[in-house]
Amino acid sequence: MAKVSTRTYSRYTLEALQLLGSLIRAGRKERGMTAQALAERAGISRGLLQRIEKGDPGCELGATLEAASIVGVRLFDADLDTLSHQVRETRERLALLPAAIRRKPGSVNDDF
Amino acid sequence: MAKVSTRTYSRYTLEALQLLGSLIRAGRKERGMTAQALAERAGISRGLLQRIEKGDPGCELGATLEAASIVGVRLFDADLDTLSHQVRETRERLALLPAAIRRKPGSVNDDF
DNA sequence: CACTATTGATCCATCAATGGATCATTGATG
DNA sequence: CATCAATGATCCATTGATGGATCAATAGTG
Repeated sequence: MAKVSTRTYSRYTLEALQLLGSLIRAGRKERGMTAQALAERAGISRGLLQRIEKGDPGCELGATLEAASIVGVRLFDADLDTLSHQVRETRERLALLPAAIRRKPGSVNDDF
Repeated sequence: MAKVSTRTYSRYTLEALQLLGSLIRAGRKERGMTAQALAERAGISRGLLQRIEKGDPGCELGATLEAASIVGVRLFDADLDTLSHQVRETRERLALLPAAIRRKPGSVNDDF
């Protein structure tokens, strides 16, 4: 039987994937674009676009965001300028944080 | 010389990638998590996490979202319930759209 | 109602991403 | 200031994703 996918995803991740895919599909149709047309503009194959719109977790991040942006789906509800601004802000926030995280000696390995 | 990456990405996509990666890194550090620790919890390798935090477009969508959700970075500024709700709404919106898009006979192939 | 574009679903060869290891460097802490 | 964990950067084998083709079913359109 089909091997269970090697990786597991949280419910949140799966829902986000679903939403992103559905939004892309909706955006595409609202713009009267054919799957083939969007795939070409995004520089990917129609098959890959199918999987993206279906919410397949295994697709490339870049390809997915590219398709999304073409049909007007924004990751952070932000336009390009806002995005750039937030990138800068986050960088500044990062500069204030320690470059290396030191595990507290007392705290046992808290995995799982 | 290094072959130019096979795929091209819009400026918007690249910025979004940068922001997502930076947010993950910031979230991780603010929570005092080691790169190794986050990688393990996300079920990925440290190397992959490095590329994700760097904004590499070639990473898996699922792996990236998983890491993001662990450190509290939300794709659509929405919690799980809101996400599910939006999935349903988008599905309903999709139901109202034509199942197949018909290219208008007059409009020549408007690619490129 | 017929015609044909669009979509959905596979299959496979190829290419690229991932995991895991290693090494050098940085930086947090005592 | 010394120590050692954490990070950054490679390298390579393996695994898995992508592209491209094909076929069937669906659904616009005249």
